[in-house]
Amino acid sequence: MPHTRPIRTADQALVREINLSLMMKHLHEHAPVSRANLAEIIGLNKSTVSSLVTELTNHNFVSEIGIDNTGIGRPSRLLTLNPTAGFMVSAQLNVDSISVICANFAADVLWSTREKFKLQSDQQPVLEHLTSLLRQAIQMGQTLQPDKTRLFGVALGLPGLVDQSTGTLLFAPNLGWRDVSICRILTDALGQNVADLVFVENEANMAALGEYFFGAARGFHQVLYLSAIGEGLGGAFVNHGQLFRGKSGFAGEFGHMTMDPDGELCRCGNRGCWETQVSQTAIFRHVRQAGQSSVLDEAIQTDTLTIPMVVDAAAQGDPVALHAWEQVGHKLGIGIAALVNAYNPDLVVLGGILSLGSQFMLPAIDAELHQRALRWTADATEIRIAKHGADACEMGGVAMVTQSVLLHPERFLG
Amino acid sequence: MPHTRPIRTADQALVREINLSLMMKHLHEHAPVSRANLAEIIGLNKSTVSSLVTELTNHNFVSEIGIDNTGIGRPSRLLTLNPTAGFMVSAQLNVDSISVICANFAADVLWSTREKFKLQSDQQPVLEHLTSLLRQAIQMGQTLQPDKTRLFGVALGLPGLVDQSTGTLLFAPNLGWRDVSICRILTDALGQNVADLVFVENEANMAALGEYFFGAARGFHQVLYLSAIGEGLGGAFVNHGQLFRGKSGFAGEFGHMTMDPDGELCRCGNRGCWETQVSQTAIFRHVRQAGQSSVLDEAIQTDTLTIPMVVDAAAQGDPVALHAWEQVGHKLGIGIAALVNAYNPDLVVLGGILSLGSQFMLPAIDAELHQRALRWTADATEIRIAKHGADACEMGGVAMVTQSVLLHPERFLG
DNA sequence: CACATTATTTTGAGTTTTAAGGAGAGATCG
DNA sequence: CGATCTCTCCTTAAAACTCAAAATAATGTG
Repeated sequence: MPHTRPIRTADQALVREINLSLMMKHLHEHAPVSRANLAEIIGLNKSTVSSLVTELTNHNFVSEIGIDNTGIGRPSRLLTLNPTAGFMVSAQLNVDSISVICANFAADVLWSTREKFKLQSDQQPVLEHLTSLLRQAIQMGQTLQPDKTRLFGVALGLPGLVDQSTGTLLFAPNLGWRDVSICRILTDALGQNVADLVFVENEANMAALGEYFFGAARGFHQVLYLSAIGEGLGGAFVNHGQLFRGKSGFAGEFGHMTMDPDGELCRCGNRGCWETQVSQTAIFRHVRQAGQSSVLDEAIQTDTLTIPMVVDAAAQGDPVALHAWEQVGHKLGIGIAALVNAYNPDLVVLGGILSLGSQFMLPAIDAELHQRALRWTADATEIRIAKHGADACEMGGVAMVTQSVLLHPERFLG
Repeated sequence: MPHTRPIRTADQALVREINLSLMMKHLHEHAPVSRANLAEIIGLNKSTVSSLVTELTNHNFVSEIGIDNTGIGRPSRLLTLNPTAGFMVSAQLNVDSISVICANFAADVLWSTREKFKLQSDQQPVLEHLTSLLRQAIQMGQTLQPDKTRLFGVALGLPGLVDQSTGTLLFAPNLGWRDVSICRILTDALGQNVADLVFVENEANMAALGEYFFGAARGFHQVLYLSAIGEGLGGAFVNHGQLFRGKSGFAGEFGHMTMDPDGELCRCGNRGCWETQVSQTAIFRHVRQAGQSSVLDEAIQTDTLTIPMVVDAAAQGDPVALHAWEQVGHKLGIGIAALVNAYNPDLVVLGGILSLGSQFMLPAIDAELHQRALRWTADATEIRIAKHGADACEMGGVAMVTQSVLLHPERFLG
């Protein structure tokens, strides 16, 4: 009865894999660095480091970029991860656009595109457009980098619930899509050889990992990420560099916490969900209901209000805009306090719309956090603004693929 | 510059440790089982299994308990973890009592005691009483088990915030204690040789691990645990057998989520905290405010109301009691929905008072959960009643120590 | 130009898993 | 009742890996 065996037993191959991964992680973090230095930092024997470096160099993962002959003794040869070791493709599917980037192993963007489309009732053309762009991006990666390069992965961020066990997009309210076997569709379109390289993830999860890897959350280990996009509110938690996914990958759906049983009606049918209080819609509602003259009056009349306009108005001292941000800041702070008590993070990152108005919300957020969260959890928590804006999701995809290579370089040594 | 090296590099010793741990885990789970069977289940070579079994047997961890000669071929010799391989001491410090148990490696309770004390302003006598009982329990373990036994660990559950990085009880509201260096106190009292064997943890965390290991949550992998004790509400999350602790160990403090900005005043100074809605106090409040005749009237008058009385009354169909439980069930369900969206668990375990009245609350909980949580997360979530009652915390301590031995048997092979 | 110093490579030893073969112990069958 | 079968467990040799120490390389210093 030969059945799949999920248990990984330990043997010499595992030892090698772990140490290779340690080397990659430290090269990623400390490059440029010498072999001797690596040995000291990691704690491996110098001969072991030499052996591992040889293997990584042979496979083009690592290259010598110079010689450090400051000081006495034999000069050390400085090593770094080779940016052209491979490349990755990362995409985001939005309500009205597809953006795709191609990045090298140093996370430099080699190529990017953003194409608008009209949301049709039919998914087929959108998916074909997406896969066509992905193919194009892979092509670009292979063209722009030298011969020995390889595809490290393809990441896709989606505005909905992604079931990680089946690779299915279960529900994307803004797209109106349900039960799309997105992983299978991608591997069918891109070839079975990329099957193990496909990462499909909720966009908030992607963005959170991006902030951890390349952004505001570098060096933090329990990161709560919050991002308001349009009507919705997304979230994620990154624990020691690992996305916290829960049973199926749906964790981090904070938008429908009931904050007020008598609150506004939410599109989910309940009252007082958090996202009715802290989304773009909530900002606009506060501005409209101000009943006070404001520089935004004309935009309100013509229904052309945008978040950047409310940010600018607040920056100019417009009381209506300032009040709107402050109100949302309070509601945001109340929810953050609950989540901080629940997760005990060392960092809360505000992304999306929340990062735009953050300067006007932070005092209120901070006040509510310290009033409502336990003193010790609140004191252990820093609040920062996301570094990535509109490209947060794509950068998160790059982070996810990069992380997979750093964790499992052996998969690319064949 | 020799400094501590937090990175664990991989070598043959690690291989051995991992495989030893695999053996222990599977012996714990599948015993009694033969060597050949273990080899098949785990995926290790038969000779490797034999070698590991020899080592474990030599150190008294494993013993042969019989021969299975059903079927053809050479009969297999059945192995099991030796219950007398070692013992552990687990304690809970309560508001008015200390309970201490001593258990063997099979989690059988060898000895237990529960002593009441009057809470004094001075901690000193309480701590001395505690350490004295712990010493006594260790003594009992050594007396009751044969020569080759050893102390596997000492666990202590506390009703407050425990900072895991320093081993300090930062704040225990019901005890009125602050900043007690409990880990240092225990090792000072019990000897430096137990320093690595001491586990101090919040009581909800302990209890959650107990349910995962020995109780209602066996076999689940993302377990949300909720427990109401007195005025308070405690919680914890167990992810793949690992307690989710957050930055300092404070994660799981769900009691002060703001559920209603106009709600009851909480002892924390804010309004509408979840624990004002779902604790023992909330039940009593609903009973008192019923304004309807009830079998509980006399107890209400004499101020002798207890939770078991409200449970009994509900079981007899008393409408006031039933209504109280239902109201609390609804509030509980609203909060659980928020947490289920946040954590995407596969199981929610209700402990403490919540387990007592659960049968009267479950319909309401279920209704709110399915109304407010995302369909897919709600569908992925089961709700169960805790198996352990008053001894949940102690059993959790046993679980924590047992888990440490299963994960790191090599620490006891010296 | 010899020597000190530091970096890297080479060599051999020590572990550990694995694969293959053999011994042990009872059931089955002629 | 003995031969054979079948499965368990142990023994032995091979392969893989890290580690320690020695050898080699490359530079600065006196």
